[in-house]
Amino acid sequence: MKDHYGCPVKATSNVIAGKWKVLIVWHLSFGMRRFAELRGLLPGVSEKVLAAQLKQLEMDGVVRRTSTRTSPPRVDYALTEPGQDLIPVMQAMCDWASKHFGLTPNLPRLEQKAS
Amino acid sequence: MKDHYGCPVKATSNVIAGKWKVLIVWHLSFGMRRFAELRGLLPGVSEKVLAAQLKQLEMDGVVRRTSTRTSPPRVDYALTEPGQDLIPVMQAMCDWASKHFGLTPNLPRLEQKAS
DNA sequence: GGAAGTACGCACAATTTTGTAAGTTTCATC
DNA sequence: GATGAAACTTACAAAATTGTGCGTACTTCC
Repeated sequence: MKDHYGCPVKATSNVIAGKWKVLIVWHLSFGMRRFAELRGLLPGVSEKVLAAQLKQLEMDGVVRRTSTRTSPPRVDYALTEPGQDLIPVMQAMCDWASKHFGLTPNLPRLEQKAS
Repeated sequence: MKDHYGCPVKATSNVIAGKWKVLIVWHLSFGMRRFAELRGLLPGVSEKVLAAQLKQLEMDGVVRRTSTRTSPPRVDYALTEPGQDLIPVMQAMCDWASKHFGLTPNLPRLEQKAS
């Protein structure tokens, strides 16, 4: 794990620090997604960076990777238990932004749970 | 503001993304601090980076800078209203880290409010 | 047999962030 | 008049992050 200076807040923020990580976790909070689906949901990610961020999230125990060795290979990403526990954190961040910036999600609501 | 891709969670995470920002906000949640005090509380920050992060937090409306033109000049930093509203967000992050990593703050608790 | 799709990996470039070491300004004291 | 403290700036360097363009393995479809 990286430097958190003994601060749990910093430790958590390290896990979701990264240009695409909160967006990935956000999208996965609605259910499992394939690699190509995530790429489609995130306008502008390169495949390399997406793969890297997913691997880091997996290392940090937030997402689970499941690969199926079929005709065209298929890999699914889903939130783990700890990953789902990040939803309240994101909810708090969401509330703050909507109060302070008036930003309302144009993506599906956070209220729903992953299937 | 930076790219938040229309996602309020990302918008909030942008505000506190930065090597020292959550630590700064954390420390300020206990009351106003002078520049030199913050530098002392954050082991390893350079003055340049500390000044830069404080300026960005000020731009984002999270901290307020008050300078007093006295013999040696004195500058105080404190959380604004939006800054105080970040405390529940940090609390959620704190809870997540303590559940997932078993990390308990060695810094003063979050429960207290800024004076 | 060739094209195509999926989920990457790799070398390298560009960008962003952070760090280091020195000024600078404004008084106030010695 | 030199010295010193506080809170920065500025020029430059190093490090970390992100992006670009290709290569690859496997298998099905044409």
